[in-house]
This record gives sequence, structure tokens and C-alpha cells, in this order.
Amino acid sequence: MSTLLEFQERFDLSMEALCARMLERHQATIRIRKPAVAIANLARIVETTLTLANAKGFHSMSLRDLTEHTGLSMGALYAYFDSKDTLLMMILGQVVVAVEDVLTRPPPGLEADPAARLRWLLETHLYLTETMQPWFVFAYMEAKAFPREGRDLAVASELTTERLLAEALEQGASAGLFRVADVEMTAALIKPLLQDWYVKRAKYRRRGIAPERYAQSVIDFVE
Amino acid sequence: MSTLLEFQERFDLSMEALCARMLERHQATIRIRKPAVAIANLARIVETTLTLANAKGFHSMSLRDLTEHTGLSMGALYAYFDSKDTLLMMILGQVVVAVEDVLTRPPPGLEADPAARLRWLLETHLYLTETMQPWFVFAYMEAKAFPREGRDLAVASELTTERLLAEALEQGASAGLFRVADVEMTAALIKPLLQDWYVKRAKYRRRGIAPERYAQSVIDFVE
DNA sequence: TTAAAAAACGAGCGAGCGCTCGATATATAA
DNA sequence: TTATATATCGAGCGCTCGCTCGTTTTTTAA
Repeated sequence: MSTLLEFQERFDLSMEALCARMLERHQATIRIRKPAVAIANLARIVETTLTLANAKGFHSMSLRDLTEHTGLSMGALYAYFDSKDTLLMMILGQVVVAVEDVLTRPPPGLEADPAARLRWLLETHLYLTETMQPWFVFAYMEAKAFPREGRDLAVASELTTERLLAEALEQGASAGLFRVADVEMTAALIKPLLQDWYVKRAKYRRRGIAPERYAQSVIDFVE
Repeated sequence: MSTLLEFQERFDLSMEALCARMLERHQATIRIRKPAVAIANLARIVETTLTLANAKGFHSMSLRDLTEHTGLSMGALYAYFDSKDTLLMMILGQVVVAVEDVLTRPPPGLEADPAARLRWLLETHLYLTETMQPWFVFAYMEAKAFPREGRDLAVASELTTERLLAEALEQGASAGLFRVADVEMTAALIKPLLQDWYVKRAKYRRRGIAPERYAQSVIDFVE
């Protein structure tokens, strides 16, 4: 059992770190040559996009809104992406990469203990989505507006998470530790509990529920 | 314990019935005088709007898309609503009315049995959202794009559902029937399970899970 | 100090949007 | 049949959108 702070020390998911990785992944399209400048402006662009898009939808956010709130001009924005859809895909891509990086690399020593493995998975998922909350809300809410390629990516990423859950349950069930009638169905019921944490974040904040507390509630609920 | 079919016999939630009620509620704005004509065209408009908006978002659906798929002209559409936002509000309003009609009127005899009351609530919620699935997906996904008035309505409707759940849990807890540490938290955790049914309907359909089966799973999970 | 490279600027483009309105077609009743 | 009420039509208006590109400003290095 660990805490959100411990998680955030292990993984650097700050806006700067995420935008640095974003820059690497999109060197081909980004026309800005100096990394320091590129990362700083990317951070402003992404920050603003997440705020505006999560408030009223990506499609309803115009690029003129974006120029106003970032202080960058139309032309400057297009040095960082070559279309509005590309901007969307850059953000979505970073969410998928983060899920890959964090969730598919459990710390060693968990293979033997199914209960601990499941607990680690639930907890880590909650801490990840807590740290990158606006990113995950964006990916979840804009999913249907993604271009084809992006929708496939989002669906694949969703399935990865659900498979990780199912595997952990399966291991516990065959070790005789869990009583689960239907592994897939149980995994399918856990997923919305994890999603609700970031989609309805305001609801839980209003009630003063900390991420550690929610993690414990979900673990209790599942066990 | 009842079935989806029994539910659908008790409540007429067919497209025609819903559009008939819609016509009553919007006599002031709808310029068509003959009910038969109005209901038939409303049905086509709403059906198409739900399909297109749920596929790519209400904002991305243009009124020209709507003319193509309904066979009605631009001018004809504006005999049924006076703005695109009004169309959105008409659909949302009908969802709210349906929730009011169905969920706040439990059959008599349940007051004494908290377990049965909770079971009825979960089951009825699932059957309602199953019957009006595209309507509920629409209300859920477009919520943030609603005009102010609409967002308030949606939030109020959400709270009603959560309060009904909390009340049922509360009654069971104080009767000593349920062991619930935190009534509000438990209600907050049940909500996403009910929502997942209609939001991710395709996932459950792919797995061949019937609404009765899901209802039973949620009831088991909760109990 | 100066010339080249890098970054930012923002008016203007064509396209598509929500919406209007005078003309037209259809149904109803005299 | 004719007159009136009802319903439908769709070109066109003003506007905002995503995006471009010639120009200007800032940074870098000789």
C-alpha cells in the first residue's frame, strides 16, 4: 500500500516532462528547433487546450480561443502542429504512452501474490489518472471525435487496461484466493469505478475524498 | 424480480409516445398544427439526431446533415425548433421527464422491504436506460455542451438518481439489513455501474450480456 | 556590429456553419 | 371548383471556422 506522493516521485508526469516526450515523438512536425522554447510553448498550448476542451468540447474550442489564452499567434501555433486534429492526436498519444509506461511495468515481487498484484493495479491506475486527470478526461470525452486512427488507439488502450485487470483476477481465482464467478465480467465492472474517479473528479473533491481513500473503497468493494 | 419486457409493457417509451409528449411540451415553439404530421416528423428528426450526434457529437452534426438524413428541408426543420440548441434541449428535457416519471414512482408495497426497494431501483434504472439508450448516451455525452439551463437540469437529474439510491441504502442500513460504512460513498460507487451499461452498451452487447444478467451482476456486486 | 537563422505575427482565403424568408406545394373546407 | 390554411422548399445572408503565407521581430553567432 503506497501513497499518491510516492507514486509521483517514482514517475515524472509533470507538464514539462510530458511535453518533452511529446516533442521527441513529433520532431518531424514541430518546426521549432530549440527544445527549451518548444517545451515551454507546448506546455502552454496543451494546458490551455485541456482546459478549454474539457470545459466545452474540443470541437467548440476555436484556434482563435487558443491564440487568446496562450498569447501565441495563429502562425506560431502552426509551428507546433499542422492541423487541429494533429494537436488532438498528440495529446491522446501522450495518454496512451503514459498508460503503457506506468501500468504494464509492475514492480518485481508481485507475481507471486495475486491480491497484492490486483491492489497495485487498482491503486496505480487511480494515481496515474489523478496525476494526469485533465488528460484522461480529454481522452475519454473526445474519443468519439477522434480521427479513425485515434479511435483505434483509444480502444486498444482501453482493452489493455481491462486485460491487465482480467489477468490479475484470473491468477487470483486459479490460486483459489478470489471467488470470482466470471473474470471478464468482474473486470468489466471494475473499469467504470476507475473511470468515474477522473471523469467525475469534481464530485469526489466536493465530498473531500482523497485518492488514497477512493483506492481503498474500490479495493474493499472489489474484495 | 422482473424482466425488461415486463418493464416495457408498463411504460410506453416508444419513439412515437416520447415524441407525442415532446409535442405537448413544446406546442409554443412547434409551428406544425396537425399532431399526426408533427409526431411522425419529430420522430424522424430525433431518431436521426441521436444517431448522428452519438456517432460524432452534436456540435459536429450540421443541420445540412440532418436535412439529408431526414429528407426534410432546412425550412421544414425550423418549423419544429427555433434553434439548434432548442433541439438539444427538447431531447434532454424528454430524458429528464422519463427519469422523473419512472424512477420516482416505485410500485406500492416496497416501502417496508429495503432490499426489494434497492433491487427495484437498480433494475428499473437499467431497464429505463436500456429502453432509451441513445437518449441517455446523448444526455451524458453532450452534457458539457448544453446551454446553462440545460446543464443545471442535467445536474439536478443526476442528483435525484443518486439521492434515491442513498435513501434506499440509508433505509436498509438503519433497519440493520445492510452493512454500509458510508451511504453516500456507496451510492457514488453504484452510479458509474449503472451509467456504464448505456455508455458502453456496445461492449456488453459484444459479450452477449442481457440487461437482466447485468442487473443481477450489479445487485450481487452491491450486496 | 552585423548578417543569417529562428520564431512569431496576423490579415486574409475559401469553405461551411446556423438560420431566414419569399415562393411553392399540399391538404382542408366551403 | 375555389379559397384558405397548412406545410415544405431551398437559395442566399452574415458570420466564424481552420489554415496559409508574406512580413516583422527576436535570437544567435561571426
